Amino acid sequence: MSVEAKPFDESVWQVVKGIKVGRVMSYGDVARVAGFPRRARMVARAMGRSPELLPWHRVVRSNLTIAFEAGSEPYLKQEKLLLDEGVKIVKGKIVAITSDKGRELDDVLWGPESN
DNA sequence: AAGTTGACCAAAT
DNA sequence: TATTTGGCCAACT
Repeated sequence: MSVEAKPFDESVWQVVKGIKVGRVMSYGDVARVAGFPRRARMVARAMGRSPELLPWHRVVRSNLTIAFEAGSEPYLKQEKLLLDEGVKIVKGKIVAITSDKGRELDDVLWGPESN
């Protein structure tokens, strides 16, 4: 049988794979960039279906907090993965990576070079 | 088969 | 600043 993945899943995987080390994107951002705006809730599921390991820990809530229940195993695991690659977290809140507001998304996807 | 849930979110209140 | 509301929809009860 074929293991044909849905377009949504494929797009989500590609976007997540594109998130650079030390940076994060929200579920909503991933969905929108993947071409499926408003499907933030489906992103987590799509990642779980990925055949290969994704930098899933770089996907967080739009308010820059980790989506798992604070203190839970999964939460601590994700927090560690982020800390280990240089992401700063203050009181459960991820510190903004760049000071230029508005270019967060582009930086995450294409890098801070262009401009 | 019908109702609930969830690694969510932006806008409205 | 905090809580509610409506949208999304596949997986699970």
